Amino acid sequence: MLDRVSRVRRFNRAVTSAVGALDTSFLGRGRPLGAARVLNAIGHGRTDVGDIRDYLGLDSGLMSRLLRSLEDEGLMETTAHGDDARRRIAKLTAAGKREFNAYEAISNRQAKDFLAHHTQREALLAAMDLIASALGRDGTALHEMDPRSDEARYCLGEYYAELARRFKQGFDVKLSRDPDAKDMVRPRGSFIVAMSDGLPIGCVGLKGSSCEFAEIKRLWVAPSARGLGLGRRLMDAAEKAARELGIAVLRLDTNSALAEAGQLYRRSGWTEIPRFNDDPYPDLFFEKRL
Amino acid sequence: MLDRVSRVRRFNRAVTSAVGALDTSFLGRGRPLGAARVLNAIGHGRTDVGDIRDYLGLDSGLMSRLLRSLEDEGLMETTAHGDDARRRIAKLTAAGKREFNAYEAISNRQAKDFLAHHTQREALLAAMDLIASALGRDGTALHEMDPRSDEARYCLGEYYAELARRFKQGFDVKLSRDPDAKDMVRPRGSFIVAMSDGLPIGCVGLKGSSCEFAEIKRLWVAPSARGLGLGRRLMDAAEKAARELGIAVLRLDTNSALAEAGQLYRRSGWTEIPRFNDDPYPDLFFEKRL
DNA sequence: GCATATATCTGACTTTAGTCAGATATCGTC
DNA sequence: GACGATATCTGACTAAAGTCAGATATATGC
Repeated sequence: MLDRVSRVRRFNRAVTSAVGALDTSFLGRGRPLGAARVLNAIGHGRTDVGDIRDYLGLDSGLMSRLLRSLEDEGLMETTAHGDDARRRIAKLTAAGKREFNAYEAISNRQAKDFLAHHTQREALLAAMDLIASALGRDGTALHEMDPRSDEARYCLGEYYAELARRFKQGFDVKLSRDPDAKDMVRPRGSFIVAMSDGLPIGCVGLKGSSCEFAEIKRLWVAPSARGLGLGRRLMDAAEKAARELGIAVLRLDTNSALAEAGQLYRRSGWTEIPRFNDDPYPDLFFEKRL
Repeated sequence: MLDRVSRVRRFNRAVTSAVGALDTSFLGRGRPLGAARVLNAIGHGRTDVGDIRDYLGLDSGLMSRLLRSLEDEGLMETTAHGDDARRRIAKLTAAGKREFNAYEAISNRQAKDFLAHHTQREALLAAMDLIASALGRDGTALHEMDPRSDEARYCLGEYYAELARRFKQGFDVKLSRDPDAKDMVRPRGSFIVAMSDGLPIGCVGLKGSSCEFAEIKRLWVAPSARGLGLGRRLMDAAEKAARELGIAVLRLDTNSALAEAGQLYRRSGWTEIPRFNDDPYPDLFFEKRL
């Protein structure tokens, strides 16, 4: 009925008016939106004044005045940065924290009300994740993390669940060659998580070993973040880490049921090689010389 | 990893910054956003000044000044309303139409660029439809339409396609008792389409007949609009139309594969009755006395 | 015809956001 | 310690949005 462009524009219209309502709800506490945004940025852990300025895209003059108005209200204080006295650190006072919590409560209530009005909650949330990841693509950052961190374990859990869904015979980690966490931490290897505004949406592991090659393991991209080129970015980051660690040969194993993965490897300079391990799950093996 | 409320808020953040970018793109034509919004509202067919004011949520003084500024630019003219000379009708001049088209081109280009940057297009569009329908629920309007209109035929096509997917034996309209369009037009019956900002997202038919009962047919709600209570609204509208037409007994047939539909009927006062026709597809039959 | 309601317009005003030039203090480096 | 770079602040300004009290013209009901 509607062509694609019209559908995107219908979405834009729906969301524009919703965002307008969201903004005006923040006006209920008798403070202009600019000041409220600064207060919230500080409350969410941004303390460096320059960082807040960049994040909110404010002019330095305007920023300074907004900080002054929050200080006059007794909601925050600034102190000099320990290492560099030119930089200022913003910190909420007790009153500021109360006020920040009030804004948080408004946001949480709105989100809750929105969900409460719909019975199709999981579908709606999945759609929201998908769009948030697509819109936030430029903001997706890759972080080297410990594979035992909460973020990494969340990714691995999702990864195993997906393998279990996609392999005809299911998937049981215990039967697979599960890499030791230490092999995926520097200086032996690395583990990289893609974070999109607080949500982990992808990961990859670089497993160092005592033999002549290292392995790429656990490449996963959240369903809500596919089609954004994130798999390629993760692989590039893993290769970069491998080069930094002086690794010359990379190998990986995968399964032909994961067609996108195979395509990605072939398109980015990997060549198929014969089986090099006895893991029961993979049926495709690749190598890349750096 | 993130709880539901946090996921909704992540979506809100992603979308807020995207909408900001969308707004600033409209500034490129040297006109403040307010004036551009009014120009676009007129271009999209809103001619009544009061209507535009309500739609954009503007103060009457501000609205008046924005109209004046567009008039000074030679982009529009106002005339008195035929029936009520207090009301004013806004109309774009040739120059105004050109300017409106330029804004349309900006919006279309942005939508196209957005799609071009993603390979997962259908998933993304489905997510956008879902969210636009959810956000636009209050704006969803039910319209009585001819079952042969484009909107109705689109809905029926989607409905048949869904039956074909959900019935084990598939679905072929020709084998089913396809109601005559004339039986679903006043004064015999009615056909109602739910429109959400230009997109048909649901329908229901009321089929009058010469026997002692009328039938509810073709109740359909787009997958992107489920969980919003739209099925209930459509059924209520169909019952209202039936009462207006002096119909006392309603019947319908359905299939137990369509569990949501059966639930809806049971919860809204319908009682199961024995088979009353020889259509091969249904296996559940209901009646409701008005 | 007259009072009252309604739709729009005008003028005077405020608030918010944003811009820009320059002041002030501090940092890093030679 | 001088010098240029950097981070923040201050003052002076503008543009845009929004508010509010009337003015004007027209409609509606008695």
